[in-house]
Amino acid sequence: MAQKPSIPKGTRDFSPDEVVKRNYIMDTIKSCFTTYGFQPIETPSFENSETLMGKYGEEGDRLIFKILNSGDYLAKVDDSLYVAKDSLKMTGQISEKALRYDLTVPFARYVVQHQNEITFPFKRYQMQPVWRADRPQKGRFREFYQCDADVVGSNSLWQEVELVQLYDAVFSQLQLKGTTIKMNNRKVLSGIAEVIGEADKLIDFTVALDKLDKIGEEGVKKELREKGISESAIDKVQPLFTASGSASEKLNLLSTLLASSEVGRKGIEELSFIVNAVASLGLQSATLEIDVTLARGLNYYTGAIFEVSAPAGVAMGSIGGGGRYDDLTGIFGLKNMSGVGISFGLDRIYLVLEELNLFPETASAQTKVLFINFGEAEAMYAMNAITQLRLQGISAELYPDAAKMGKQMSYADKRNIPFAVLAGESEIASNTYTLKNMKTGEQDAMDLPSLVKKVQ
RNA sequence: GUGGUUGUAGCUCAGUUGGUUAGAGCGCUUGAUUGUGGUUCAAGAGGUCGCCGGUUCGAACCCGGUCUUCCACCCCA
Repeated sequence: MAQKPSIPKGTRDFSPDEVVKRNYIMDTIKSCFTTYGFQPIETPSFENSETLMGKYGEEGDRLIFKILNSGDYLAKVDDSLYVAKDSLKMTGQISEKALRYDLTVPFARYVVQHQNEITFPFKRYQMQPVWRADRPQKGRFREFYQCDADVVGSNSLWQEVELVQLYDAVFSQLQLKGTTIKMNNRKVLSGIAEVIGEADKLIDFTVALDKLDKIGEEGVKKELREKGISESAIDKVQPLFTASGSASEKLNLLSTLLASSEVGRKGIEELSFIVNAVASLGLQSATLEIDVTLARGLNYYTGAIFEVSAPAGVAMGSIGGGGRYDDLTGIFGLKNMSGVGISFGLDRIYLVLEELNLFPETASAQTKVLFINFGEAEAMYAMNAITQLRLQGISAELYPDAAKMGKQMSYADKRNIPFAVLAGESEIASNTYTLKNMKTGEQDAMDLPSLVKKVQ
């Protein structure tokens, strides 16, 4: 065999079966988005580098795929940079465009650019691929889809409430029971950092705290010490390591801890509002949980932070995340525009549904009736019926060649086509069709109207 | 970006201390069955052992590099 072609690391081909299943997830999400009043937009696969660079932290910049300039891209490079082999500085001179890293920053760019055409509050959804120059592992790809719903231009906490409901609606409709929507608030985290006197180390503090379930209490403390956070500060956050119980118990704990912090109290107030509203509205299948260690997410979150984890027992990172960012469009020059949004990780949801065997049968159904080809005259007779079936919205096809019958039958079998129709000389003579049920093996001759009725 | 791991037929995988012609199951093709698939039986096709280089009389096997897979870290959906 000749050398096999291949695709880049971390990318995938999707075969018919997979595309059908992916469409099922996307259709479900899309219909929920629409039900909640979100409108679709799309943005380009690649943006100007300055739109993306610096928005995701230093780590993010490294993970952005840069697009090499066209033409003689080395001509513009400073000789000094070239000689020094300074890749970091040279990148800006040989690359002016980059592949989209997420959907939120392009959305912010979109809002600023189209601010005069948009009616606020603007609720948009967007389902498009994003790219990250990451090292792949399970559930982690270099090209993957995000499905985002964001509201921009409203400070109302009802948006957060609705987004929790939206998560619940999507996962319930996908029959994915037992998901946990973890919620925290950036203001609470700021409050904690403030109370322990480490306000300037907020990021280091939250990143370490976030790892609690992974590296344990001692691991977190160790990392805090390494980041230069004082022993007395660590003592003060001790209650957080063992926080458990109901949402109201956690809120009480936080109230005590953060009594002296104004921003902290504000965060608790927001969490309470959302928890109470969701509690009285009820959720179908998801659980809303306050997780004070939840700190993930990008640095621009300012209020609520969400993360959805798959049902217990499924080894998978988060399948969704989101939060409130008070000033995302500020970086593009539009001030005082608050946004809040959530994201669904399509590819990970797929893996979870696959693992739990939750794809419905219909997600793989396709052609319903295959007409066996016996020759030219018979094919014409079959095509008459096929045309009628298709007009009725029934997917039907003719085997294109007058191949051996066994081959045609096994084609129907392999493609899981539920009905085969045999129409040869004798059927033509009596103006009938022999319909065979591939599952039971039963077959009967009938006229066209009966056939249509039978396969509907 | 750091450390580790994986690669043999279309697929899932065997392959002994380095030794002559690299195997199995499933799948595929053909026939038993010229108007009947899924079961059965028989026969057959299919491999540059990821790629490049090195050690050796001799390499799927040992060594180096590279790509890929998966995993941990970092970070994240």
